[in-house]
Amino acid sequence: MRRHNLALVLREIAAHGPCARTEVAAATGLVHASVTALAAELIGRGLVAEVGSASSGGRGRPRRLLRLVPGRVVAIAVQVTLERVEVLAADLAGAVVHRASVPHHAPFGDPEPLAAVLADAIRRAEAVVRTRPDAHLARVVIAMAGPVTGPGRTVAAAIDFGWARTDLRALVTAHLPDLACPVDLVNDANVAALAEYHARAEQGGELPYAVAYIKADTGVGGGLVVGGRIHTGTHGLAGEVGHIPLAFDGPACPCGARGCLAMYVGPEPLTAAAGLADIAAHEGVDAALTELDHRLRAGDPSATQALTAAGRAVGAAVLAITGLVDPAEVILGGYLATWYPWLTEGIDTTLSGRRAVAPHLEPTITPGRLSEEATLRGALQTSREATLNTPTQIPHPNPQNP
Amino acid sequence: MRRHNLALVLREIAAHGPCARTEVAAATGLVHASVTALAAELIGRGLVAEVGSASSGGRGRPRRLLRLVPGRVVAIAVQVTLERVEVLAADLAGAVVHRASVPHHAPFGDPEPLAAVLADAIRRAEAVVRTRPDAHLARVVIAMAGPVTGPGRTVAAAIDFGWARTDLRALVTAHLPDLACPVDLVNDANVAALAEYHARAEQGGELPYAVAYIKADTGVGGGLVVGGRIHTGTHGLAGEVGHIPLAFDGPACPCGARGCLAMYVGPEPLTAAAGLADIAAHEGVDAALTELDHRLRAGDPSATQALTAAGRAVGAAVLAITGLVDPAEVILGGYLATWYPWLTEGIDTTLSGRRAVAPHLEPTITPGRLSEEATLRGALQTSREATLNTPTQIPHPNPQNP
DNA sequence: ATTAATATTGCAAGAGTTGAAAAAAATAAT
DNA sequence: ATTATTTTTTTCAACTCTTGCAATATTAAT
Repeated sequence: MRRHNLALVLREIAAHGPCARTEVAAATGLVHASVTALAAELIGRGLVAEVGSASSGGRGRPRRLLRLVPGRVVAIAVQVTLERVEVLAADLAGAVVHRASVPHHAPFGDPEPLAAVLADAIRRAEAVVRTRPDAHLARVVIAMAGPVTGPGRTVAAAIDFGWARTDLRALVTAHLPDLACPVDLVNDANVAALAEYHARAEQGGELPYAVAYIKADTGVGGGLVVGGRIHTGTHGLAGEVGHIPLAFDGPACPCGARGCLAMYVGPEPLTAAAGLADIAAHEGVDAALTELDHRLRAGDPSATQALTAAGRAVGAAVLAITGLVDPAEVILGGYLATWYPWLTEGIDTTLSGRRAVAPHLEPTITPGRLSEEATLRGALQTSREATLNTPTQIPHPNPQNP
Repeated sequence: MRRHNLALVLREIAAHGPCARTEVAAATGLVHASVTALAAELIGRGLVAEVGSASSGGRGRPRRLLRLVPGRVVAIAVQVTLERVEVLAADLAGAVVHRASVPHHAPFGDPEPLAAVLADAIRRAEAVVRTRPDAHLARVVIAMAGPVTGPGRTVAAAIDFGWARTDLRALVTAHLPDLACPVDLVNDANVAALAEYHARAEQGGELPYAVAYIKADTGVGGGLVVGGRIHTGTHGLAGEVGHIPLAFDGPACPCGARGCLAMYVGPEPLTAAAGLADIAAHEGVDAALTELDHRLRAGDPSATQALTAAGRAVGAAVLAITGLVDPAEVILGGYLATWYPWLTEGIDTTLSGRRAVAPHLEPTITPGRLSEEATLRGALQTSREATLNTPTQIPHPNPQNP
């Protein structure tokens, strides 16, 4: 149908920067005439604009380049951590419209105060977006630690916040009766995986069919991207690699099982293994992680040994991921990316046996490129994909000429 | 396009038995007129036929039911095991056209003799199909143990046969220059997973978004079905659950890693744990498995304890699968299905902790329903899906009226 | 200035879907 | 027995969207 082809052209323009109609036609398989008609509609909707001409080297009429109109479609991403609410509003090209970081002191077990903080942060971001002429707020995406389940994926079960089955979207939208756009709830590590996946695209080269992502910061999480889409699983648990068992007779984990990955690479076990349990107990686990960073860079043996042991656990997790999902790449995030040089020895130890038997079947393991931004960028990416696939949902900019 | 809607109507007729045009229109969202036109084309191609009328209770014109023409489109499935080649040819409704079981004595390391046996078996099945008037052979699907990789997924790496990177499809088709249909190579456990997935559909109820399958017989394998499709992974390794590590300091596995699931539930470790290592060494592992079955049914303590221990390993594998893939259901196959009653205690032991913390997030664990037939049926299912999605590739039955 | 090359647009034709109306086939009511 | 009613199927014209060709626009080279 027309909507399908409209989305096809829009995605092509969004993906391959400013490009001419001829290039779009070649890439999409559509005929020139169709691209002209579809591009005209996209221009009419204010999504796409011509941006000067550029000769293609030889003689002939120069191609008139099409690109997304900056600031036309904006999404708001909100990341909830234990201490702060991070907000990033950006357009489809990723240009930042608004950025904020709001500290919060949400009580354990009661989601309502945090919902109020979130609603307030969203309202401020929306106000900034509204000051821009012709800007259309397409979506609000809230990224949280913990599985997102339930019908419509609106329910968060966040152990760190003491919630069980909380319909966070309903709580937040109750504060925002005038908000016209959809509000999505997503898992933070899942969308971070998506962001890292797309960060590959900007480095050129083919996008792999499947990638896995493992991150550790305040907790251990991850995500699976298969065919460009997040695999959420039946209950939103997919990619929760923190609780895959590496030693089924290992130490008991709060999740109820034994020997989970989180018991080997999580912040508490890791700092304890490096001999920093005292600091963690008295000054908090963040302070212990900072100290661990110092000691690693100073070459402290117990610190590097702790990271090598963690690397062995990561290697075992990679083996489990390989057997089940078989991704082309496993991307490490959080402090697993920061401390990647100290992890490689342990990872290689675990994987060496398998690599010797089947060297070409193992995924490449790389540290992530996006660090702190991964989650917010990934949340924006989910909105971006929804928008590019449904361009007809963007209203015409000038109401007198629909 | 037309092809898309044609496939839509055909899939609907195939899925929901004999049904009237009105029902197809309601189920697909198409208009009555379109269904009439599309059904006419399918009837013209000989894929669909009217099968009498049936009053719908009240007054009014009775609906004329449409159904697939039996025997019109046939696929050949071939399963390769260490001792035999099993062949099953059936139409789109699953009606068996031909069945054969050919013993072989393929030498270790040389795929060519087995390729000759396969080609011969395929040629015989094709001859049977050709005797049927109007029957069209759509596809040959060869199911093998071991990962299927390479461009076009034609390369088998079967440890049991001593092959590494063998383009089995090329070897087989070289013997069959006159074969007009495509030949696919698939992993046996992957397609068995697909078959078990579709066996759920016939029992009524919604098909789940994701299911995982674990089977053990001569080896330990599995498959993942996500959104109705087999997830093969980047190298065809996905679902190779036999080599996910359950204890990263456990016993060394031939795959190069340590503590793999296969080291706990594979036939050799399992019979050894039951005290049957002598029988396995002298009479073969199959004899040991038969003896284990007798002892289980007789209530032998060391046998039941071995199964309980294997159940604990299966439970750990389920935890890994839950964290990574989060299926709605984990289906057990091979002797894991046969001996399911003896496994439950061990499975429940491993999962009890997690179930106590998050009871609604765990997959249901069930024994498979298809036993021996799963792989052949699943191979046919892959062909069936390809055919239903591309009905225009079936030629018209009467050449004088195209 | 003319020619060649390349990019975009306009237009008629064609394929396909849609919605309404008509036809077909059975049952219920008169 | 005939008529009305209901349900399913088919026919038909209108409409949408893509396609392929021809025309136009724009620049470099001759």
